[in-house]
Amino acid sequence: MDPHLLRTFVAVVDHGSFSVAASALGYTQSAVSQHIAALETDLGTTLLTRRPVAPTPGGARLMEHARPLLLRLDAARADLARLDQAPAQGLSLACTPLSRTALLTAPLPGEGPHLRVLGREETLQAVTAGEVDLALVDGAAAPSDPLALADIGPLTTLRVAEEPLALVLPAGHPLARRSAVRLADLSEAHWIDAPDTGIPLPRLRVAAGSDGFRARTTYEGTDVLMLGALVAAGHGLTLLPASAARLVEGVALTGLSAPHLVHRVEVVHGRLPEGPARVLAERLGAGA
Amino acid sequence: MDPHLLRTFVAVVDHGSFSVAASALGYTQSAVSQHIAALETDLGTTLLTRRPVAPTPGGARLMEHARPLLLRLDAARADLARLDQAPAQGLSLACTPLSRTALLTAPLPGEGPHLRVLGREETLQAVTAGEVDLALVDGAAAPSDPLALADIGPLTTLRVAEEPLALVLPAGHPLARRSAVRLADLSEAHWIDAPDTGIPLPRLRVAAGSDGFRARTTYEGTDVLMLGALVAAGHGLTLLPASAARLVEGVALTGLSAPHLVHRVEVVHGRLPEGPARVLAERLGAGA
DNA sequence: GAGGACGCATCAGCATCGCTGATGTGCGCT
DNA sequence: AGCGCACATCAGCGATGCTGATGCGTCCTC
Repeated sequence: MDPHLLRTFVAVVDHGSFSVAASALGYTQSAVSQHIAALETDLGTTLLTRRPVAPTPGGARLMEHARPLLLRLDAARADLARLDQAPAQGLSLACTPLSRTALLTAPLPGEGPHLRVLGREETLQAVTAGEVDLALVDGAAAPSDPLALADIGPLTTLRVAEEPLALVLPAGHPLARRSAVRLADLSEAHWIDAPDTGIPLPRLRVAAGSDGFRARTTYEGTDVLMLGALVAAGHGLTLLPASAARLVEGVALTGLSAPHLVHRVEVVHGRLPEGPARVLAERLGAGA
Repeated sequence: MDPHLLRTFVAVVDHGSFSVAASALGYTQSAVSQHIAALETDLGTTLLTRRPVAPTPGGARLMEHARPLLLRLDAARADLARLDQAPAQGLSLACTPLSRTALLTAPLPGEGPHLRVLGREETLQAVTAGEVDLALVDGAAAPSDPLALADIGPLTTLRVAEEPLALVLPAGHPLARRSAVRLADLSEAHWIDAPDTGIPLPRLRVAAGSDGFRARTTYEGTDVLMLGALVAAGHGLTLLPASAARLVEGVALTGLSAPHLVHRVEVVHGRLPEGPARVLAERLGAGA
């Protein structure tokens, strides 16, 4: 399981093609084919169906391991690389769109803090690679349970805030009259897949223990109001933290009765340098 | 950062010698030397001091990444390997010594459950590799915070139980008269390093934000009463969950005032097959 | 239904890599 | 000061992994 082979495998799955993965990686198609063949004989399973190129069940399983593994490798590299460099001045942080509210409650210490809003994966990668001192990440979890974040490095997480989740429906939707809905009953509904703004659909599958929650519409972006507008226009349902959901116009809101899920924000950091970053981390964690 | 190079690096650090690491890995000393040289030029830092062979600061940092990375690689291998095999019948679980109590509260479902008591690392590895369905892991954490477990794979953790931590002192120790002690005041005390039975000392360093907590005595084993006997005999201090500490004879117990730490047990599992394993996981998690 | 085109598999050849065994070198111990 | 141990270096050889060319099966087109 050479990382090069894993990288090629991931590229092939992402691109859905040996040859375009090859050109993306700067290899020849022949090399990519040999990489995949090497992986398959090494692991003793076929990983991909050809024509169309798609992961087999075993390949899908490998994908779950491969990406975090590669992320972690890169993180280790980056961590070592910035050992020699002088520690950056000031405070830099990254956060996912829905963790924004938590940030408002704590004043930012230090001068000229630098803030980036990113998707979940990128946020974690940024803090692991040391590009930012702190990160705020949000997600759905059982009350007082930690978020299940991709494990890509030695990170510390601290609970910052929790609030109820709201199911966002188009105004006039039949379910809007109910005060609470069971998640499992919604597995066959039309969902909007907004992995970086709402709750990722795979997370719902795990929570409901169901195989449904297939996306009808996908939304790539970090704007909550845009996501709300998609719901209002009838493109599908989504889950949002109650405080954010209340800002959306033209939709109805409902609670979730089972399983009991809340929206949770956590602050994530690696080794914290003394200074504003540590101050902010303690302030955010203490407010919880 | 070829995994082979990382593996030899870890072996060299573990053995404190190029040549014995070489024979342990089945390489020649020359190959090991070249591996380390390759890693060092690749990362642009010296990783080891020679004579004596010990990790430099950079090397120590790399060690923090390397071991989880290799564990995760092995876990991915094992996960893929057991995809083809028939799912094992029955229920098998692993637990750390101090998580035993949590197990007593829930009857084991199914027939002929198989139980193993292991250290923390081995327990996690067992569940990641799919050798056992469930694992119970204990540790110290802030109240209602999750344990900071080594991240070696896609695992789900659920809180099972929390109880106070007790500082275990030899009877007649001057601190025994105090009702509570600050952890930071104990950084220079004599501690027993019992990573698999008590709380690992590195964990205390993190909790107290101190560089102390150096081991005077080390204890390798999983017997709590033996650890207690070492304390009673004056070999050093240790922290135990209150319920276990009360069973030790010839010692005095005291609370910890700051930071507020509790002993916590979590159930850890990967993909749960339907059946007794899932039943038990739900039973354990629900009792929390 | 036949022809063509596209895309993955296979093959031969060659450069490079990574191992071994031998030798060099520097530190520490006596 | 000298010896010896342990890591570094070197030459050489086998194995690895890449490229470019070719083969082959599938799907699309007419």
